[in-house]
Amino acid sequence: MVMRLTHTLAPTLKETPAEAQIVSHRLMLRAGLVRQTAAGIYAWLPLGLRVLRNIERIVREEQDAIGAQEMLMPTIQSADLWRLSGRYEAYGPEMLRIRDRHDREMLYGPTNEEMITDLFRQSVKSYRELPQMLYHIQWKFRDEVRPRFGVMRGREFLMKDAYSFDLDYPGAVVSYRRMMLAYMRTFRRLGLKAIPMEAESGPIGGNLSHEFIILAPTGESQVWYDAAFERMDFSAAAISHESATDLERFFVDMTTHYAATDEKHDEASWARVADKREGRGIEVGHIFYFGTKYSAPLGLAVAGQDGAPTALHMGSYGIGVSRLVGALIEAFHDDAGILWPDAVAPFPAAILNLKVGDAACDRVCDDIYAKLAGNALYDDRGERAGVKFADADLMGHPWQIVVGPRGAAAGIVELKRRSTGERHELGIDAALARIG
RNA sequence: CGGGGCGUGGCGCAGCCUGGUAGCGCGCGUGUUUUGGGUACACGAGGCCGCCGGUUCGAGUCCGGCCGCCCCGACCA
Repeated sequence: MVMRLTHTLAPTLKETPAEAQIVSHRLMLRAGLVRQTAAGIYAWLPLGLRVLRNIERIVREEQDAIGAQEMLMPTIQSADLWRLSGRYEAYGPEMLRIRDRHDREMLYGPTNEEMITDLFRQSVKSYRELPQMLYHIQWKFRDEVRPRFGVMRGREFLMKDAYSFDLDYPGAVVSYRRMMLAYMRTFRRLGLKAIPMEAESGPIGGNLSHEFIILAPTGESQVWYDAAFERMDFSAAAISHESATDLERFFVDMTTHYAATDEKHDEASWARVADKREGRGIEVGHIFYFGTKYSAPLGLAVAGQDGAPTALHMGSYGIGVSRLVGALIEAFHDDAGILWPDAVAPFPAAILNLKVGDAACDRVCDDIYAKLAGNALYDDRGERAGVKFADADLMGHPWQIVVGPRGAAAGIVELKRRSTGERHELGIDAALARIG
């Protein structure tokens, strides 16, 4: 589906809405990706949705690649399950509580540990069925006291959450490392530099809790890390997610170098780092092992080899999908607008018809439009060139195919790479080949 | 939840102190003009001034209550 801008809901703004403070929020509103409908709640307009879907797709592919199974759990949950784990009381006002017409207590899920544990318990009875990993990509709601930063900290947000089930601790460790690998691959494909940083592991202890921080100059927290992370290559072929040995080597690589946020930063350890790097970061993922925290109270146990019931060791793994849209913009923008990485851009290219109505321009644009089926946003508005350039830069398409009366007659277009500003005059087919 | 601020055409704002029938820029429509980085001119459409109540001959403006949104802090995928 090629979209014609004249018939697309992509309302760009010249001025910055007063409520937006940080750059990603401003640009998301100005580029017409989202609109706020209530505090911390956003409607995703066509272009914003395409970015969200692209991120989702990459996340999904990398989850599938390590053998996680996709499912979909509901947004509305019964309070009863949460009473079993004790979290109905513990969660506090951040949980959106609802009553249905029969006065039953319900809630809009902030996460799904209880539900997945209960579902798994109903059907899995033997150690022979383990291990398993399940995930879903679903909207969550946390009634933040103070939503801010646009989709970076909304109340409603799209999250990928995965859950692992293992018979014992060593098995859970393998699952944990496997997921860490999937995360590194995911963030790299999104064009981001992500660094796993040890996080609070709660009552379980150990070092099996990591936050994934991406580097962005406008990030919300200060981070300190070893430059070794910048040199690491997590190429897909190098590590097998099925080899416990590969996974251990990978895990050691990931965790021996220093990396910390404000909360965990330690000057003594920092002093021993040879090649220091400091920067700003945004948390986009979190993985942790929590043992039998939910399996025990919810009665999730299977028959082990000896026939005796064993409570399962679980872990959960989140990626903030909608937050990533904002985080990506924080990482990739300039004064003119967004610089989408190719993998997530709403469209790889925009076609700018600088003179709608000019026979040659229209003909060349129609030709490109047909050849790019599905891969371009065609600016067919009767606007001046400057307006089109400004909007294309703002929206951040990786490539701009500029069709003006000067070159169109000769079948020449100008191809502009948004990220570098490079421009080349090329024949139509040569330009299309460059875009790939 | 503590502290601060703001609600006036789609967006950004003025008007409120010192009540008198709502204004500017951008955007939108029509026409002319311009034609490779947000063109210029003319005409035009569009607002129960967040809501409810009070004071007053008269309320966007004063008083009370409510709702919504934003910022700083504590908190967080």
